[in-house]
Amino acid sequence: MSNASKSEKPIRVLIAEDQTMLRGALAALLNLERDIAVVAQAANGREALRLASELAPDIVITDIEMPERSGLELASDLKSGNGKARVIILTTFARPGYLRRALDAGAFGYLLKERPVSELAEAIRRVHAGLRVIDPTLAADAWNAGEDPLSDRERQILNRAGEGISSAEIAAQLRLSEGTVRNYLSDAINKLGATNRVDAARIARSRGWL
Amino acid sequence: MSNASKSEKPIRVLIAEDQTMLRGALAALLNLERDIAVVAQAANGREALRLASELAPDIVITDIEMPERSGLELASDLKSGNGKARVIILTTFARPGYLRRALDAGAFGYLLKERPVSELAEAIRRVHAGLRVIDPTLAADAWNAGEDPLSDRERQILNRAGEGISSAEIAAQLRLSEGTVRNYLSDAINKLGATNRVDAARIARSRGWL
DNA sequence: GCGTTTTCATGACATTTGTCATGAGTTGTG
DNA sequence: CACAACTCATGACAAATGTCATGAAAACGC
Repeated sequence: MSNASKSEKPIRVLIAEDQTMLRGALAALLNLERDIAVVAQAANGREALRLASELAPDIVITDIEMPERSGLELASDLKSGNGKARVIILTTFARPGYLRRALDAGAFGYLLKERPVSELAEAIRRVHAGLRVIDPTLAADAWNAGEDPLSDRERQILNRAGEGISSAEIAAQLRLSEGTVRNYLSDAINKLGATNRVDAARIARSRGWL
Repeated sequence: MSNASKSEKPIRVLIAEDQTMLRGALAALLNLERDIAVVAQAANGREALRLASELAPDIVITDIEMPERSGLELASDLKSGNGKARVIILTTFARPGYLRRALDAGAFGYLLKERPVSELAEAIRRVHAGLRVIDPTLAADAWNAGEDPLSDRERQILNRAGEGISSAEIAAQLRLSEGTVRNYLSDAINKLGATNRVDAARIARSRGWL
C-alpha cells in the first residue's frame, strides 16, 4: 500500500464537451501531462453526471452549451451530489451572466477556449490545490455588467420570441393570454434598453442571461 | 543529410481557426504524426492568406466562421492565387449551403468538428494524395436540401432583420424605401415557408444561406 | 433583341407588436 | 403584518410588420 509522502497520484479528470474533436484533442494532450489522468469523457451533461458519480474524479472540465444538460446544470448537480469533484467551466463565451451563474452553481474555475491548452492544465492543478481560477478578462467585466434584471417568466418568453415564435404561439405554449405575453415582452424590452423583442433577446443572450 | 529514397518529406499544413485552444491542440496532435508537419497557425482568414502565400503549405485546414475573412472567402482567395495549397474546411456546422459554397470555392475537403482528430489526419493524407473528402453525413443531405432561393438583396436584408434591426433602419442603411424592405422580407418569408422575418432568418441560417 | 430575373417603388389593407394604465392574486422577506 | 416583487389579466391606442397588386428600370442569358 504505502501512501507516498509526496503524493504522486495523478489528478483524475473527467471531460464533458459535446464537440468530439476538441474533446478528444484535450484528452490526448492532458494525458501527456505526468500529473494528470483523463479518466472519462462525456458528450453531454447527463452522461457526465453518470460517469462522475461512478468514477469520482477530482476535477470535471465542462463546456456550458451542451445537449441534454448544460454545464451550468451539471455543476449544480455535482454540488448537491455527494461527490468531491470540483468543476471547471470551459467555454467560448465571455458572458458575465454565465460566469455569475457558474459561480452560483459552485464552479471552481471559469476558463475561455480562447486560451491555450497549457492554461487549462495549469488551471486543473490550481483548482485541485484548492484555488479558484477565473479568466482575467472576465473577472473585471463581470461586476460592472450588472445583475440579470429579468424574471423567470420574462426569460422564458423572451427566449421563444427570439426564435421568431409569435406572441399568440407563445401564449398558447405557456397557457397565458396573448396580452400578457406582450406585456412581459414590453417589460423585457424596456429593462434591456432594446428597440424590439429580437433586439432584446440578442442583448440578453450576449450577456449570458438566456 | 541524405534525402531518403522513399520520399520522407512530411505534408506541410497550415491551420486557420479562431479558437486558440482547439487550434493549439490540433497543431500539437497533428505534429505527433510522422508524415505531417504544421508549419503555421492563423487566428483569422486574412492572417491565414498572408502566411499561406509566404510559406506555400500543401494543405490549409480552415474553420468557416472566423473574423476578418471567413474560411469560405479564404478558400476562394487561395484558389485564385498562385499557390498550390489545397483547402480542407473544418467546421461545426452541417449546413448544406456551407458545403455547396465550400465546393464552389474550390475546397477539397469538408469535415465536421464532430469527428475525431484521427479522421482529420486521415483527411489530410487523402487530400494530399489528390482525393476529395466530404463528411458522409453531409454528402447525402446536401442535394435534397435544395438550392438557396434567396437573392443577394434578400440575404442582405434578412440578415439585418434577423438581428432585430427595424425595417426603417435597414432601409436607411441600404438607402432603400421602407416599403421595399418590407417587400423583400415578405418575399423571403414566403420562399422559406417562414411565419415572420425572425423565423425566416433562423431557417436561412440553419441551412447555411446567410 | 427578347424574355427572365432582379431591383426598386407606391399605396392600401390586415395583422402583429409595443405601450400604457389599471387591477387582482401570490409569494417571499424583513 | 406590511412591503416589494412577480404573475397574470383586460382594454385601448399607436407603431411596426406582413401581404398584395401594380409598375418601371436595369442586368443577364441565349
